Amino acid sequence: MIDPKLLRQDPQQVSANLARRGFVFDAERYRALEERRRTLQTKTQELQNERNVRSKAIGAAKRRGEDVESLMVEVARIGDELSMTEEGLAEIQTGLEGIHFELPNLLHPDVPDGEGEEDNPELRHWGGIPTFDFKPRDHVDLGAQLGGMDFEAAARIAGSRFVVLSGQIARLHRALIQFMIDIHTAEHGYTEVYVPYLVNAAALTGTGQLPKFEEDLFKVEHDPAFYLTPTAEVPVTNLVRERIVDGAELPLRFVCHTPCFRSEAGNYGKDTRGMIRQHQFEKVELVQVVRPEESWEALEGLTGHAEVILRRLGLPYRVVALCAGDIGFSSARTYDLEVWLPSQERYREISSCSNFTDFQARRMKARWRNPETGKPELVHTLNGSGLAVGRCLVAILENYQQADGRVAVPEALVPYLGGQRLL
RNA sequence: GGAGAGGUGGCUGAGUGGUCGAAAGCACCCGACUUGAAAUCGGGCAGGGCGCGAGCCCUCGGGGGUUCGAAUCCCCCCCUCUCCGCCA
Repeated sequence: MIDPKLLRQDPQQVSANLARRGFVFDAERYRALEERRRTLQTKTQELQNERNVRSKAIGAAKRRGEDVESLMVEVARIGDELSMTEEGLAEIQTGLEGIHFELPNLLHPDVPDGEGEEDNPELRHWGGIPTFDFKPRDHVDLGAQLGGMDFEAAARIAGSRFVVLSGQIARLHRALIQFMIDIHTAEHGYTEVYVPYLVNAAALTGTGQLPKFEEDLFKVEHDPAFYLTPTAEVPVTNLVRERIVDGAELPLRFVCHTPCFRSEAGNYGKDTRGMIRQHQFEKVELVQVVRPEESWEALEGLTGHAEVILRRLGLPYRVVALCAGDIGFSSARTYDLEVWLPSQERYREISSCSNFTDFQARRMKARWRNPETGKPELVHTLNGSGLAVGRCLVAILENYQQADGRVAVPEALVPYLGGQRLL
């Protein structure tokens, strides 16, 4: 949520910033609504004050044993008028609230212009693109030859966009999770957390998936509604929801492995082959809760933490800055890590690292007590994949494949596979 | 699933129709005492909105209702805890 104060004071500035995303915010209409709210609120508060003062007078008069009949009639009249203005005020406030929850975050000035993925500038890259003296296969073919990657079985059990892994592929998949968590806890100062995979609407509203993006989620039949978590960002970031964190506790750093569930509505026909885009996938997520003045530095740090995984695995990747038209709803600035996939001869997203500034914190009422002011102030939240496990598995299979279709195990993972060096 | 108890400020916890946005304690901040600290004493200290300000309004899990007036009474919902049943 954008600071309502800023929206009131300078809706034009907000409008100009959001326009870079291609988002249309009608500042004039907002100003008019806000004006009406202010009038109604002032009127309502005057009446409330009137009622409160007179009701107190009734209490006082009663204690003195005086007759209060005429006083009570008068206050009753105020009550009628009050309920009318209160109704009008509630209506307009609901309207304003709806607008507030559907406005995306303000962009950091350094976010590059652009409309889509193709406009994201590369910031840096690492690792040499592998060359093969044979035609590299994609992970589906490699999986089929090695055994242990069965899309047909998954389709029978669930449907399309699922996979069944078994044997050494399943073990490699699990090893990746352990490996990532171990590095982030031992070397990067993250605390491992285990969280619910079903989350409520309030949590999703806090991080920004609701109310606008319900169609991307799987909703479970339950009252009140549960949703399958689309990313650990939701349960983990909401750890600070409606809390006032002691300043000494910051920064908070959490690493969390969860399955993620996405409906992929609107992505029919996109990445239909293989494990790239699934309804269910595993991810190791990094979440940070920091003091506001530290969040930009934290974004660089967090991105670096995710990069370490790719480097240790020897996977070539690049870092791009998401442009204004491609950046997510809640984010002020995002770096994507893209790993090289030989079969596609291009880089594919494997991690997305964002600073949400106070946008999620305001929605969640997540605050910290600033010792300098003694007051609760909004924290800043960040997250990034560290990494998407399924896509990481794909990248390893494809980048480490040999002419005979077997796959070498990245050195860093050998201990996690009981010393095995070749799949 | 059944029965019961409870949700109040950063925390613990009192408050059961009217000077209660709320006792007390803890935590925290300021000051005094002290070489320094601890202890002790004095003072401050919920969140949000509006206003230049004095100040006003809202909020005691959420929503509705009764009333001139609700933390307090009534209804619905959510959550937590205890016991029983069932169960990974």
